[in-house]
Amino acid sequence: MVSDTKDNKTITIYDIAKEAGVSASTVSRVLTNSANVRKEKKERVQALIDKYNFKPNALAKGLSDTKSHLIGIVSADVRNPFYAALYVACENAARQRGYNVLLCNSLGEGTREIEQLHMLKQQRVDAIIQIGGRVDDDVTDKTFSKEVTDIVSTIPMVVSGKIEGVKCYSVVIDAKEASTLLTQHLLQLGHRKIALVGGRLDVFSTKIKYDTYKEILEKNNIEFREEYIVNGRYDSETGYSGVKKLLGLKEIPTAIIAINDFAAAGVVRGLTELGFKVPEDISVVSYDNTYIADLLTPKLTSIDYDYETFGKKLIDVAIKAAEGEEVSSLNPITPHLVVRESSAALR
Amino acid sequence: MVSDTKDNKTITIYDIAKEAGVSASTVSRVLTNSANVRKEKKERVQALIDKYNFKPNALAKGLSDTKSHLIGIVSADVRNPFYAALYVACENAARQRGYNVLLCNSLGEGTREIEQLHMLKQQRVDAIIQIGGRVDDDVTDKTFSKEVTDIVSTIPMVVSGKIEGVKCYSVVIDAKEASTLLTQHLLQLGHRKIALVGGRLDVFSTKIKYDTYKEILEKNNIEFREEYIVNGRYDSETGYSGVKKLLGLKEIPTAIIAINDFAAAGVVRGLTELGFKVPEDISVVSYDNTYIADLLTPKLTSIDYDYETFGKKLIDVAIKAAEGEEVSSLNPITPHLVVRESSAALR
DNA sequence: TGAAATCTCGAAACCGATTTCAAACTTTAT
DNA sequence: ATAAAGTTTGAAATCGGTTTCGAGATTTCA
Repeated sequence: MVSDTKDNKTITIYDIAKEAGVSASTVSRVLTNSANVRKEKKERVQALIDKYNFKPNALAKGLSDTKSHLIGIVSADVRNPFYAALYVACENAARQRGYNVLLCNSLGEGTREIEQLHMLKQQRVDAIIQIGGRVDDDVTDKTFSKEVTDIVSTIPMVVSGKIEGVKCYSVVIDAKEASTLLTQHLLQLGHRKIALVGGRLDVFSTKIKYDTYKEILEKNNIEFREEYIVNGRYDSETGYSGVKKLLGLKEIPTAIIAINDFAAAGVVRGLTELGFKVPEDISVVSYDNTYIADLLTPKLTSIDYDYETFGKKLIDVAIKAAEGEEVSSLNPITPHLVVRESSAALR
Repeated sequence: MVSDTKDNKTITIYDIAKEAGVSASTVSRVLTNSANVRKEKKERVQALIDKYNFKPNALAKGLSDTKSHLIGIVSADVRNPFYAALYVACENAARQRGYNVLLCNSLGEGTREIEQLHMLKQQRVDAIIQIGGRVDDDVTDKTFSKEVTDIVSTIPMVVSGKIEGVKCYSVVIDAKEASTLLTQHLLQLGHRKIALVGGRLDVFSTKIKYDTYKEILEKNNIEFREEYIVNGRYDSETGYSGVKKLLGLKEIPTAIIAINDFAAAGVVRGLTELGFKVPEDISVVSYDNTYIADLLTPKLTSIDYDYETFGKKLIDVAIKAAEGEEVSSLNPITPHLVVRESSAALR
């Protein structure tokens, strides 16, 4: 019979101790396997632990050893499948190492993020992982970095990217390689008129993608055209309005690189509406390879990151930092090209 | 200058007390506003709290008042936008009421869910919300309900749906109304050959949707055709293979109700591949109105639930139960029809 | 003005674990 | 047999808050 209660009240280490005829210290020792306990007693205690399916109060444990065994994750928005994938990978990795995860969604708002960081501090999380920073300008960079610096002085923080003016652990995607894969893929298919849709240049990784694209064009003696760059947000609306703008040009592009699958969805929608077929008329590729890439018609050619590895690395750094271990140098996450239906050779 | 540390060590209520020249009890009283404190002292203490941006240790507080101010959420998979939307709504509602949220993804596996429930118990969460139950048969119903009953005897649990053999609070969607909205919508557009794709009849809400559909057909003297029902999972693959089956029939349907937006995406893909246009040739509608509905081309007509209200209700019940308040009778969540591009009048 | 009622506030106990310390008990070596 | 060394164990302190209790200060009212 599985039961963790006796007289309908949560049992403690003292209840176990009493029933086993030993002291609480001994029960604790059995629980944590931290010191020798005579075999006979050990078995007696263990039997009771099993009998009641006893699990020590995490609050008391945390208070005692000043560790919560909780890792805080501040994500921009788990409703975004990119963050969701990364979050789940982190959760899995954390759980495997005996940690739990406290998730907060900042929705890109700086004030909200600061609030949540304070909350995580109050919860005494052992480390914080930030995936996807703020995009709102509701707080100045200076205020923000000051607040975050303050938090970081107490709790180790690892970021998937960078925070301006704050030094903390950072695990990044190799954006240069990602951009190279996509651009080269299109070049190999014969495309020369390649447009970029979505993303802000003040976002670190976006800037790298943009620079790399430009660099590769130059290397291949292809003219860079300012009008093929349509910056914006990271949503489908940006893709939609962006592609409409591109199709108004004298020389319309034959391929489009969207900043993520959302933007790509908007691009596909815009093209379809105007009677263009993907990929027959125009190829569309994107970053992130979320499940959206697989859901759209045609399925999207996209850049994948192996989210499990990504999450594991974030958690690994976070736990190492939390436990005061040395954190070895951090290699960036390697992107992979997944070719599907949305890209084809130029006709 | 924002700073919560002094001598690089986390400060406590005692540090504040010492510096203010009062006892820890007084600081606590100011902190919780639980008793009178002479104005002069109160201000002195408050000034220090502000100065250091002091936040009381949640572990200590939780241990002391035997409440963690944490609500555990067991979700099937936040990567599914339906659960993600509901989760974010819950998080918002919880935060607004001073609670934090501990998220677990069961991935539909019973063993994993049981494990996570135990973990949540160990964390001493004040209540548990389950959104999206298990679909794997890795644990028998009997074992599962026994384990869950055991947990529920200690921690109040609210479920968005039902758990067989376990009595706990339950907030459900009005599936009958949802099915009615969709079926009537198609009937009004002139459709008489309506197919159902995806979903398992042993899932409570799916069964209701199925029954309601049948009922409405009967009421309208429309022949019910077994071959128009293609059960399966809740993913796009099911939609894809389902629609292929339907298109092999002598009399192909003119409208398809997908069990969710994923299945609908698969249906649209299948139709497009075979040269059918949506909605010109065949209308496609679905349940859940996740952002996928807005992303596909054409945009999907779908059933929305007002996730904010849904989440708020779940949290409201959870907190009431946690605080020992009476939980009033629970009205089901009212669904709404959102008409977009994927449904059109029969030609 | 003095007794009664009300406020204010600190000491101490408590929540439930871990950990240090030293006493008591075993085992080993001479 | 006895000293030395090693093991096992419980009492007590600790983590950082909240809460009860009662003493002392203040206010109210006759």
